Amino acid sequence: MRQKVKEAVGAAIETMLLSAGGEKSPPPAVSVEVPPEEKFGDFSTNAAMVSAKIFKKSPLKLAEELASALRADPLFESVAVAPPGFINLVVKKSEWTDEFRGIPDDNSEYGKLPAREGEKVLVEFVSANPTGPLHIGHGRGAAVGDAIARLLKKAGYDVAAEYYTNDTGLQMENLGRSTLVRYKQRFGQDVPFPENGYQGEYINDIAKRVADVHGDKFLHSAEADALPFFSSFTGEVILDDIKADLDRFRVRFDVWTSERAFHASGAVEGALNSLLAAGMIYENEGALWLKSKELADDEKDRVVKRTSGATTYLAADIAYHADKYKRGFTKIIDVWGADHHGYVARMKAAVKALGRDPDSLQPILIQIVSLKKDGQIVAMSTRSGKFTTLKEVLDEVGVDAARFTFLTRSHDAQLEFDLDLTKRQTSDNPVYYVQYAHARISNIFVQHQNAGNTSRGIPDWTLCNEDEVSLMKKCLAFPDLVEDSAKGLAPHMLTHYLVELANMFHKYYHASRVITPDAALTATRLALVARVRTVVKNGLELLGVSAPEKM
RNA sequence: GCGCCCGUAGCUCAGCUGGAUAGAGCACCGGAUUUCUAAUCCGUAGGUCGUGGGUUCGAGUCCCGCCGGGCGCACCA
Repeated sequence: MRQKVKEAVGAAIETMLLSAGGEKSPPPAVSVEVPPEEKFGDFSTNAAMVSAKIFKKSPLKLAEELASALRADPLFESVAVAPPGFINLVVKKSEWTDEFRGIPDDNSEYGKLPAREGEKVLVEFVSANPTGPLHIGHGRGAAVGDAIARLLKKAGYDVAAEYYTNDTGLQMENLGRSTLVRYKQRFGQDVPFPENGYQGEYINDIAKRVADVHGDKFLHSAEADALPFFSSFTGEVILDDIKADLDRFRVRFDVWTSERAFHASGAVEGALNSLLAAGMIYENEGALWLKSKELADDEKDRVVKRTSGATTYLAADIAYHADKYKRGFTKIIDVWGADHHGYVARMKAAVKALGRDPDSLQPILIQIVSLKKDGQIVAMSTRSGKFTTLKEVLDEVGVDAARFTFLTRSHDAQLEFDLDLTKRQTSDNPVYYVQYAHARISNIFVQHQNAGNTSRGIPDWTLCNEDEVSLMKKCLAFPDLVEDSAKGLAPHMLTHYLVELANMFHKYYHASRVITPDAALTATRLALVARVRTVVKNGLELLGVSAPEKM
């Protein structure tokens, strides 16, 4: 509906431009939005205010002229002008009910926007190093990344979700050494634990598995011989756990990429060489540097190959992003932890060096999650083994509550996750509020069937009262929410919308009975709530939250 | 010291790319169910949008200074 109104307003402006004698400036950025209060109408537009300069008229006068043009449009019931120049539009009730009828009773496709030709989006997220279990911060990134991928798909983009594994390098060595030492300690050897080793209990478990399968086979071999096995074995075990956690969290990836593979295939060397040839990388003091300062106004140039000859993490990431573009993606979204924000400039520089538009790379920084437990903030660090794992959180509060909570906040606001509250809150948590709306509607149909009805009857939309039309309007905004939250990469907008919709429904449920003695009225209301349920269900689906029939 | 994010009700947070009288949940207090699930609904109360300037028809939103909190500033990842 918003789209229809937009077109009507756009057409009115265009007509005025023509009659005013000309294609002057391009049409300004006119916005059509749902006003803050119902008394201002269904939609309002700032058209007159933003184009007052072009027409060289006062906003109020221009608004009057546009309004009289819009009054001729059969779409509108009424058109009003309010100072300082808003045009408030009320759409005919029959237009609303006609469009509302078009929402399927029960169809997961509703809200899907037309496919966008030539747009291929890659969303890379989580991408946690396989050095330890996922913690709550990863959980937030997972929920947000997954919801963004779902939203973009719904908004018509061709989307792939991807996880990049840093399965090589110093940290992996460090990880392998940690397991190796634990392994030796199991056999009674007095070996000191590495200073920067991973101290988590899970390392012990993995050491035990090695001992169970291989006995003391590695006890006397040199560290250099044993380490590769311990590194890759530990990494694999942990990655399997990560995959299991993500699966339980309803996060799916289309592709798993491996840093090691980029090294093995020569892609890293290849990328460096071509950038060297292009003059984007230079040598200094025995190392290779990316001109990130010049390319993206980074604080300084960044090393991609050390004097030791070893490449840096950035080098692999350059090769990785070159690969992303080669695979035909036109938009690349990287979901990172906020502690990586210093990485944005150099990555943009890398993209530019590769000859791509830096704006096509869009890093999303997920702010810190602080966990509150027993009224206290819990500090977290993977290496020290002190953290609350995603698994623990899911065990306590459940997948639905965890996902919903993560998706209630904007990704760039810090989030305090109060474990006790979220757990205890089972009756008041917004997630249950929304789910309850779905369950309530479902139960209405159970009741209707229990009464011996086999058909829902034929709705008569002229019977709808004001509350019902309001509910319809809210439902019909769903595609707009898909569009807006996809465009803004902001799933929390959808979350808040669902709470509002659930609120409207609960109010309606309390005020009006759906099943009544009047057959036509019942049929109409059944048709209404069936569509409300479709929207709630589809909305929750985009957040990755279940829509139960019963609660 | 430099850079990024944040500062909105007692608490946790929305406020959609500048729009009309700043919202929701929790907590507190008071009410509502003979009828489709009370995990619900209705009502009261709660604010100098950290602070001081600036930009314009109009600022919680944009710009600058300051205060406070978080995160970064590697030939680590």
